[in-house]
Amino acid sequence: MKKIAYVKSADFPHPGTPVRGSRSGAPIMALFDLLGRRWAMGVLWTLRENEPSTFRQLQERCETISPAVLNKRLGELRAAQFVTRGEGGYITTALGRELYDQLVPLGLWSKDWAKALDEMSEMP
Amino acid sequence: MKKIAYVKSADFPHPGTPVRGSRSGAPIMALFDLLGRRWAMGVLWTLRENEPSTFRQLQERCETISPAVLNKRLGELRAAQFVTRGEGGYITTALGRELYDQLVPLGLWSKDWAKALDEMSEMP
DNA sequence: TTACATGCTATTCAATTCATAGCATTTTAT
DNA sequence: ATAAAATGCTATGAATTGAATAGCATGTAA
Repeated sequence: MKKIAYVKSADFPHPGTPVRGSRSGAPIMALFDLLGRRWAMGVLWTLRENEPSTFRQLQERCETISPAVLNKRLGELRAAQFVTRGEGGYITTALGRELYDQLVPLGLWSKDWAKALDEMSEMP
Repeated sequence: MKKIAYVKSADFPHPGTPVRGSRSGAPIMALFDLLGRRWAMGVLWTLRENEPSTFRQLQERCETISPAVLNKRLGELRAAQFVTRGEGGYITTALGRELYDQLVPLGLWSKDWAKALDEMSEMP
């Protein structure tokens, strides 16, 4: 019997089951678990800004990521339905783009944060 | 000579210096580095919803976090100016509340994500 | 002065990530 | 057809990070 491609993998943090950092499986905690892994947000961000990307292109664009970790993150992001494969390499799914859209304001705000830290460090 | 309290620590990812996952030090990458550590977002989230919290209260509310990690995350969040100490324990700063506010939509959206995954898993 | 709460640190062990090499398969060039 | 290059990884070992648990130093209250 063949595996069906769209079943949820038990191997990535997903809502409804206990995840690292929460026994409740609350969606936000599952999301925090998934995104709170090194490079998870960075990969999604980088991919969305360079779609499609092959594995090696992503690797280069992420500068320092190791192929083992990239492969693992891609697997998790695919299991979570944020990333899939398409023509010319990896691409984001509709869900992945929604998530990215949630991160964009964070990207803008991070500049304010940088400014605030900077001003603070200049204090006499 | 005494250390001044508000100087940036070199020991946490901050904009303008290379961080894990990016040599550029782009603010968003520094933020991703900081938040992409186990429990970082969870601690901020939990604290914001239970202000103020003592160390032990936070520990309980986070359910599974170990004191060493909580202490480390608190140190980073404080260095990043997201958390500070106040009457009755740890509290968020104005910056920390801004960041939390950026995460709130993510929390709402995570429910849609959960629903989408769920529907997908019910497919024939 | 004993008891308890608080904010950690110490220690040991497990899991994760880094850095690098390299392999199997497909595509491209000659 | 063959060789070279690109692609998508896997393997390995070292370094870093996190989990689990114990316990200590300080402060407060009884």
